[in-house]
Amino acid sequence: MSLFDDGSKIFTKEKALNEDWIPDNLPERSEEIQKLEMAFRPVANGADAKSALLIGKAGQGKTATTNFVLNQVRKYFENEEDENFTKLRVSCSDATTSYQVVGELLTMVEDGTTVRPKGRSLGHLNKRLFNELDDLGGYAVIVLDEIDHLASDDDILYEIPRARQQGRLEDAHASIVGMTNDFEFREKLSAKVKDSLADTVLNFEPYDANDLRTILSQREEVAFVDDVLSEDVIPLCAARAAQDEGSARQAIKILYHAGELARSNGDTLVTEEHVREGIDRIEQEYVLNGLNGLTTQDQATLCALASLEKKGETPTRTKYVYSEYKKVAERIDINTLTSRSIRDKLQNLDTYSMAIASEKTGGSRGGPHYESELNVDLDALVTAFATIDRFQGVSQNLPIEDKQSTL
DNA sequence: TCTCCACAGGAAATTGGGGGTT
DNA sequence: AACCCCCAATTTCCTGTGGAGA
Repeated sequence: MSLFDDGSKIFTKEKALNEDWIPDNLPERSEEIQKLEMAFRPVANGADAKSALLIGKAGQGKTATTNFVLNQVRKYFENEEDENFTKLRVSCSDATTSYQVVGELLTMVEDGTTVRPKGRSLGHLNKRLFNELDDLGGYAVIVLDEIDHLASDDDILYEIPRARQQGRLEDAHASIVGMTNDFEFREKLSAKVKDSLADTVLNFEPYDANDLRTILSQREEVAFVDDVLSEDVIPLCAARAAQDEGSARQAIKILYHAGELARSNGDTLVTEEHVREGIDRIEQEYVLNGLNGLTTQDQATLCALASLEKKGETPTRTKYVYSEYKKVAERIDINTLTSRSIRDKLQNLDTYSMAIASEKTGGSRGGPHYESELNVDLDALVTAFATIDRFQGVSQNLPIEDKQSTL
């Protein structure tokens, strides 16, 4: 038995459980696929494709739908000898301004020498980008993931779809497919962008448990050995994910982890027990990833909240979080920010789902205020904090005691 | 009822850093 | 070297809100 052949009888084609796997069909999203195809229909007549905006929470098939449709467009162009088809994908969580997005596009499109140009005006970069696209010719689709991160700086969302009309592109066509999980995103756009981008708007409703079961069964057929999943495994994965966010990605991940556990235990059947264990692992992993994605100041705020939670004082008002935060900041030796900043940090933690901030009104002095609490398991969080040097010693000894500074 | 507290959150300015072109 | 551009995080300043308490 070699390293890679463990003799397990669980998986046949494991990669069908990876995030980037594109199934042959998307049974629960045929409506959305049709709509998106409509947006690309003008391409066949040499006209601009309509730009599209895909709205839905994580794991609702936005990426899968896009890939699926774009693959078809690509195939179409493969039969049209003289036309190029280019797909450029940028994640706006990495490139959070128009300038950076254009820079990112340039690094993809110009010969490997350019790396995120800086020091030039946005206009200059736009010109370079349009020149490159013209050289490529044919059709360019620019896929912008997490497009809501651009929000206030949405210049390119206007420039690109209009480039052809404005004569900035002559030999090429270009359109945008934007994706966001922010349902209010459309309202945040400037008026001129709103109508050009909102040609086609697709709303992805969360999958329910039935949808998820269908999706999981589809993956099971490809990825697992026949009859290796005990009967309740798929329903359990589906139910769990449906109850949470209705995310197919999460459901598949749970299933995958369960399978891996069965394999590493040398079991021949994947059981409900494996699923439950898989869920725990994913939660721990989720907390750790979430924590690593935060800035140190965000982490300190979260740590303050954890301390209060340990004392059983949550949910709690922002001002108490702030005074706890000040203790944390002092312990780990970082700048102490103003309370205004901590208000923003708490909002951040809420949008990252690490904490929950709920609006309250009334209280001792009236007026609106927030009460915050953790949205992740305290023990998992403490474990995760232990991996960050700076928080060693602080997070292990929650709650933070008041300093006895009588030297 | 009226006032005022204590908070929320928008806007603008600041700080400090990264990096171009000529 | 001199001069330019971009950016994220934070602070400063400010306006708005609604019940508590007089």
